[in-house]
Amino acid sequence: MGELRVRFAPSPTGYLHIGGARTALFNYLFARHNGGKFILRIEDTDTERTIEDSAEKMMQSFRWLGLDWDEGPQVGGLAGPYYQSQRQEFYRKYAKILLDKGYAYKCYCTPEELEAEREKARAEKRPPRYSGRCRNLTPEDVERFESEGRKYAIRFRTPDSGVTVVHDLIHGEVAFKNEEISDFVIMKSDGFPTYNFACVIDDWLMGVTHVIRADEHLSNTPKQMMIYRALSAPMPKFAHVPMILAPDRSKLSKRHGAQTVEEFREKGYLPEAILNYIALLGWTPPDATKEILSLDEMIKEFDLSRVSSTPAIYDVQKLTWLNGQYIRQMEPRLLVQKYIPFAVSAGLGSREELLAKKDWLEKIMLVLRERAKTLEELAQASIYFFKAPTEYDEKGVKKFFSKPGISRLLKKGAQAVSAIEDWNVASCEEAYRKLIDEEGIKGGDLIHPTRLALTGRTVGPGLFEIMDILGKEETIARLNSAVEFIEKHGLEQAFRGEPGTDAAKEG
RNA sequence: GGCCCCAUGGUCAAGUGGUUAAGACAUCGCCCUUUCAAGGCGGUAACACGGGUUCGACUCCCGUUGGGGCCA
Repeated sequence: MGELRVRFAPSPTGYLHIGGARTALFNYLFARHNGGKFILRIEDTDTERTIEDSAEKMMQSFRWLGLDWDEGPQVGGLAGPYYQSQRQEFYRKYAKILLDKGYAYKCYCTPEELEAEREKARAEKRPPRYSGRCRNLTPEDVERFESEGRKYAIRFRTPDSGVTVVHDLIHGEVAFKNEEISDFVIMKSDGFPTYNFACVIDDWLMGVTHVIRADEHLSNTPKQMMIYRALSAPMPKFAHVPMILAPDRSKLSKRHGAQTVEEFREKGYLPEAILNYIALLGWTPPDATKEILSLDEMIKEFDLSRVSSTPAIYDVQKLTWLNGQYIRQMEPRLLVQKYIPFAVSAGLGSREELLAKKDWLEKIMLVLRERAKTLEELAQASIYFFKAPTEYDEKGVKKFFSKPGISRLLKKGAQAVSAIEDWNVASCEEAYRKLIDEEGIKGGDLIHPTRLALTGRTVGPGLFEIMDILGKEETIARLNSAVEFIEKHGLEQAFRGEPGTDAAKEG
């Protein structure tokens, strides 16, 4: 007794959603902060919507995020089973008790009849609710329906008057008039429980003390409270957290692009960045200006009283920025490990080959982590360290490879570095500065064309760091290839006649 | 349609009757600089609207509008 227990109970209908992940995170943080237990339960009662492997995929995402559960699938626990599909006996048992005690009754209405009733209500502009026609069936009625072979659903008999007040930890007191809640189904005619019923039975039997879930369930709560009361089960505390919306303020759905944890993972986002970001969607730490928080810090600071009641729109840009922050802070050793799978996908080698170059990769991480926001970007940005450029940036060629005398200058550059004995950042810079000085040109006049020659790009890390990582032999080879390229395409001549260029003025 | 929730810049968000209405992302400008980033400095930008309550409302109450959810 007294142990605090919370749960996250997803329906296995797809991947773990960013909204679901956040609800799970809040449950997790609440449990860890208070020394309670975090339970994972799979709500796979609706077999039509259940997608195979979905539960496993979700659990994979949880593990990847670093959210471990104390009880649930894969880890077990005394309150199992943790799949609703394996808990049918409980639902039947308690449905029968409610039936026997008169809190519930059998309803023989067919779906067609109910639909007709609803239509009629709609036409008369009345709220489409159940009329209660099976509420007081006589034994004769029952017998007749049974003999007709009708199946029955089980409905909960809701009070006709009074008010049910939800004491919500985030919203405060929310009152619902009982008369507005019609007799709802707890067991469908196919023998399966409805969400509201299964949820209560499970939470009760699993000893859940705090139900922390998304706002969309607030309206369901009075019904659930009625069931708790009928069963004389202890009432848990409720906390309804605001929903996460898509940028157009609508409910998050497939057409809104990346939004599952799995997708973010594939794009090179780090679990710590995702966790950090989603925590900030609806929760503010006591020091509102400190936005970068580790999971441990979040656990330490988490408090439901600082969870907002306003729905939030998630903003990939900020997540991306945060991800960049984490990448920059990460130890090169660790970053190499995270980077390797993405490098493999980018075709830079096998895992084994890359692992063998660990030290060299660490140097690359050091110069690239400043400018990458995702691991995927990091892999893309590193390509030219593995392969000499096969083509050069078009604008760069016009700007840097077409000036008269450029091939001579690059040759001089190759010459200058070939004399270096102790190859490192400083010695490369020294050799280049000396050449720049001798030529009486600006630093950029040599540096930019050289970067283009070495990487094929006009942007990237400092030139001398690139040279250092590439090594002497490769640097010279790439410089020579560029010269060849320039001569082969007659770049210096091609632009000579064009008005506006330096060459044209000279001629 | 009924009921419920929500409403501070483009986005996240602090605020709990008296503030020059924080901070972050994004955006713009400047600095730094071999490019790009990163970093530094600075700028633009908000209390949805209308009534109350109060000496005084972003803050409390009511309504309107807008958005979302549940019911089926």
